[in-house]
Amino acid sequence: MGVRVRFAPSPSGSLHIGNVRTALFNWLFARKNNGIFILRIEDTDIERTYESAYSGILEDLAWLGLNWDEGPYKQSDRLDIYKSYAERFLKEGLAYKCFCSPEELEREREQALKEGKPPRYSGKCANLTEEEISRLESEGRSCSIRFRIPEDACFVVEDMIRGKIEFDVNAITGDFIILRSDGMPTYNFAVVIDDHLMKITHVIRGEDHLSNTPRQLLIYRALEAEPPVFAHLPMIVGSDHSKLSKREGSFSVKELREQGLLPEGVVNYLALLGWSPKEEEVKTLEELIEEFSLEDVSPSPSAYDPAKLRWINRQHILRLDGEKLLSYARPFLKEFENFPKEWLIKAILSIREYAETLKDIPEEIKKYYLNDISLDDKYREELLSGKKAIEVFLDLLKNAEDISDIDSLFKEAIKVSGLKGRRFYHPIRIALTGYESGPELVELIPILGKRKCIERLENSLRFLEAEK
RNA sequence: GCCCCCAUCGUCUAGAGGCCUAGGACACGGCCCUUUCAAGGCCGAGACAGGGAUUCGAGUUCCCUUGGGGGCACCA
Repeated sequence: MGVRVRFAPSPSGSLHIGNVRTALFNWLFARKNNGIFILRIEDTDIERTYESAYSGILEDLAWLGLNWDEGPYKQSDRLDIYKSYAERFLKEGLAYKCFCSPEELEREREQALKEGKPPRYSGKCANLTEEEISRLESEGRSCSIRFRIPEDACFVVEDMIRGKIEFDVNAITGDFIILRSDGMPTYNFAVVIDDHLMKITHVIRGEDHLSNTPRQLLIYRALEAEPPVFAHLPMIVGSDHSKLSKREGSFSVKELREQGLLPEGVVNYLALLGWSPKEEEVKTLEELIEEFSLEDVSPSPSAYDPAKLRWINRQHILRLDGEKLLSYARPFLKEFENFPKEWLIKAILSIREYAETLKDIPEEIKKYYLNDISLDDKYREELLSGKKAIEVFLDLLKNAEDISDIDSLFKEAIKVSGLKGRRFYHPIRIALTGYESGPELVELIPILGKRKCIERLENSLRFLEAEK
């Protein structure tokens, strides 16, 4: 049968970088194997579900280019299904009604923890008689449904990334709840029912789910279903190997987007966390699909490195064509709305190598082309030594019909002024931009425009006359 | 407390017993190039957590220690 995988986030906030990596690896695995990528929203915890998070997830995935083939399914639309399975388990004696109150359970749990014992359910309600059950029910006591853990349970998970993992019976907290008293299924139950019904072949998820697996295996057995292949991805941790903290930068897709990261950059960087290509690291989604393999994912946790993310991002900025780059940069170019598209593209291309993120683009454009320049006193000497160059070039520029051929204007100016090389170009650059570095002058001048160039050159001469 | 996972340069990683005096990338330092530069080129510094065992031979296999992480819910 063909590969079927799913990405199953809970809508409790914006997609986190760890979730995105999980989504990406599922997606890559599906695409690589001509499989189906399913999106399922696990919204069975009403208190933690936010409608805005739901649409946010869809937007984030779309932005990243991770398109899904089926879904989005919402677990909240499937409550009848879970309920009917829970009832079936009840009938088959695989589960039982539990009348313990949450408060009661919490007390027992804390007590056990305090005594250094594993906090497992006592099994108080495991063997209630019919009479006891109907008495409790007639009292109006609400109940949850617990899964009965068989004595002979054995837990072996064959993980694609970690190999064989054996679990102790202690890994199980005792009989666990599958249906809450409000009729909502719990995670461990709902995932298995859904994965089973949706014919999921490979469950690719974060390592934090590893210890849930034995419990889920038990449900598969109760269902008499073959479990899928598991692959537990390593966690993403902070740069000091601690938990990813909010302070360390931006961890939601939304924040990354707002910071001017390209979807190509984010996806490329994330693919490199836990997996690595043979040679070139900078890759497009297509290239990633080509080379990706789940078996090669490393089992050890990886640290999030914002510096490398930015470097990768820059590589993608360098690779895009002007048109595309402009469309990506648009949200950051609000102040440039009325500028002609052609000019913007030229300006962007001239400064792109200074931009690690899209956010840098407007900064750089303003820096070279828009802001009033104020010449720093530290350049006085250099400007003075190149005064001749500035004068000559200014003169030529004024008389030039066409400024598209800056090179020959330069050649002429070099001949006339007697200055050359750095001694010629550097003063002109400073006069024109106020900085020692920036885009190539031959590119910069036509973008700046003749009028503005003249203005700035004259301004620099005035600067020299003033004071001294 | 119990269970599980992980362990190569600062970071991401290559490495599936001899190819390793451990390779690459980011970051870092230096040099070169260049009409500027944050670009490019070259060079450099920088790691197999510790201890046993197996083996002719261990970064690579096994065990222990240590360290890090995850889980033990009517959260997912």
